Amino acid sequence: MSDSSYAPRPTLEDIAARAGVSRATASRVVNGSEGVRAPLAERVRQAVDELGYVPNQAARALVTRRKDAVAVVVAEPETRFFSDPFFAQQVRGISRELTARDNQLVLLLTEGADDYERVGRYLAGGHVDGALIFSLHADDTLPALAERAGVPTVIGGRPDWSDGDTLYVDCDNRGGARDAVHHLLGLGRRRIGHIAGRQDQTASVDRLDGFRDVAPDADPGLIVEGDFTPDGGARAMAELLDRYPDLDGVFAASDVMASGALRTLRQRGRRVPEDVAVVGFDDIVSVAEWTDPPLTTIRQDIEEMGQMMARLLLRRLDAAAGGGPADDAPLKPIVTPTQVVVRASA
Amino acid sequence: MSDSSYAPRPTLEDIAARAGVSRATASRVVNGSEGVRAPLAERVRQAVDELGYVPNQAARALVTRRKDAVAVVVAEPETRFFSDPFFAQQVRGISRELTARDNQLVLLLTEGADDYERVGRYLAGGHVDGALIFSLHADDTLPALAERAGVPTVIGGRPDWSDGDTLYVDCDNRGGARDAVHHLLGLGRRRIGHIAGRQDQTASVDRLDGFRDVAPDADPGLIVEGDFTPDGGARAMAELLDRYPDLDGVFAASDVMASGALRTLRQRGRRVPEDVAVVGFDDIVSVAEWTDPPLTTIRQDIEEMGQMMARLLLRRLDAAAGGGPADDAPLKPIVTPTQVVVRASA
DNA sequence: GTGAAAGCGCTAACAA
DNA sequence: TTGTTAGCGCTTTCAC
Repeated sequence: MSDSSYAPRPTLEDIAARAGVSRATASRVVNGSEGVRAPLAERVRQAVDELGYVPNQAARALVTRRKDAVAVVVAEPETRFFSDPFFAQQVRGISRELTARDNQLVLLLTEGADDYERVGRYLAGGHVDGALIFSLHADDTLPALAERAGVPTVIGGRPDWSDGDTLYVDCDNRGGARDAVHHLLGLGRRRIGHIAGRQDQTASVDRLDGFRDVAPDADPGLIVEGDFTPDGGARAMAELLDRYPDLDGVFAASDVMASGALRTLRQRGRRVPEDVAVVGFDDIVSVAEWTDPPLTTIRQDIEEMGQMMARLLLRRLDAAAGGGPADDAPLKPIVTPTQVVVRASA
Repeated sequence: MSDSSYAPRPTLEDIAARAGVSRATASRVVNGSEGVRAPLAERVRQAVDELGYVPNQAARALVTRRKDAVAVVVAEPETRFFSDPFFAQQVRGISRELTARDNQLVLLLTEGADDYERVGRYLAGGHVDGALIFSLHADDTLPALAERAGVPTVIGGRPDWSDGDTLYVDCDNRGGARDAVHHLLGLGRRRIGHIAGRQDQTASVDRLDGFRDVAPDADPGLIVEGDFTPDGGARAMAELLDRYPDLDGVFAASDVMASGALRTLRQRGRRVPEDVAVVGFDDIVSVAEWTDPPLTTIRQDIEEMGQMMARLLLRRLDAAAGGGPADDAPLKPIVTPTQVVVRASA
């Protein structure tokens, strides 16, 4: 890599000189403002091309206060995040949307509360216009921190507090869970267990609620808490089987846990779906299509949810900046629908 | 989220005023320069605390030309990236190192060559001090693009061209592959096949070379190309089995492909490892520990490799900035060792 | 050791 | 329509 880095980048001043106009005019052309006579504009554009001019973002940000950058903050006290493709998909959706609107994605990974101070400092430092926060656990202080830093925020997943102003995007966990159980019921299953997620995440709570909506008088013993890992799912399944030998259906709160459950079932010699039908949640394709048998599950469009988070935040920013492109839709949380995907396990 | 965003952030001027010093002195304290008398420094620090001052990065960058930010560019024409936890782990390593050195991680995802122009513009825009590039395929123009933008770069994985100046970090693919085959040989296996990766990636090429190093006169038919997906692995395995019914060992160029191979083996009623021993590559824990049986594989420390990429880049930047902290180690590509991890499949 | 002053490259009033 | 002129908030000589 040769040190072409030493060729000093041209400034607006340079291109103005070359085009024989003032810096202001050059700036107008570069920023696409109306009202520059065509021939002049053309000369400026040519100069830009010839010199390979690219605006210095720092200088621009200094005056406009717009950074055209959004932070994605991920609380990741556990390593779940890295075993679950969930996040990657969501980020991709976010990246898509941000890119389309010419915004940058700054990734802030935290490994624990120790890092929060750093994140707070960063957000307060005015590097970004807004933040997208994934706060996996109920007691998380990240959102509060962003608020304190005065950075507009959208949360991934329903937060556990209710506050009219908080913007978030989540899927219809409760409705999806209901569909899962209905599906099992429709298959004629009568003894249905639920492998729940840790109840410190609203998604887990909502899915459990959905289960209870449909099976209000299920034994409490039919509900076992997993931990969103395959192991957890496997253990929970074993417990369920020990307690209810006649179990004929299971709704697991995640595909990953369902994959663990499938494994236990196989080890115990239960056929799926003949003996026990299994429904997961998420539709993580790399998991659900690859279990044996492939998993029937509740699909949430993860990538789209990421996209929506970004879009919502950007709209919020536009609104704050006053106006922006036709403020039609209201600024409020988004809950996306889920969908039953039938494969072989139920 | 209340609009505390309207509270204007304090500037250096503000804290200088409050501390009763000049802006220059305040700046010195904030940046930890020597040579400010203790009592003054103390007053400044107090003002910083009281006002919650955080330096405006844009303003600072404008004069120092340091952005303290590094771009991570991922070429992702296929969606492999999202089914493979590989990347996430690498990013984590990068993030760790960057964070420790107070640098920011800007994520640039590309979905195809169309996006390259945007990335080029971004890099040239001087938003970042350097770039970490993951260029999965041989014909990728991303590295060239970064070079043109004059942005110091470190590549993830050995690039396919040789050029003394190019910095990269990779694991010892060839050596690891050799170890894999030796392990199989040590188990008494004599008919060993190789499920290779697409040969447009140097990692695949190197692993195949390693295989050939140890089994120089293996039938060409013993080498089948997969595509780094479970399906590809499954198909390749089927092909191998059809051609060589007496096959007793397989080295797959990735854990993900190995998992597919395992599936085929199970379907065909071959016991693993009794009938056919299988060795993977990568040691993606969420895959290797969860196959049935758990996978013996070649481990590369993915997270550490990410960390090394970041460290190498940062050192390169320091060097360019002249001096920096004790330039001991030379600036050259890094190849990390691999390690055999024995589980149950071989 | 500390302060005054000169910009970094850009945008946005305001004049012309 | 175009140019002139102030800064945005910070670092950094250069005097004192």
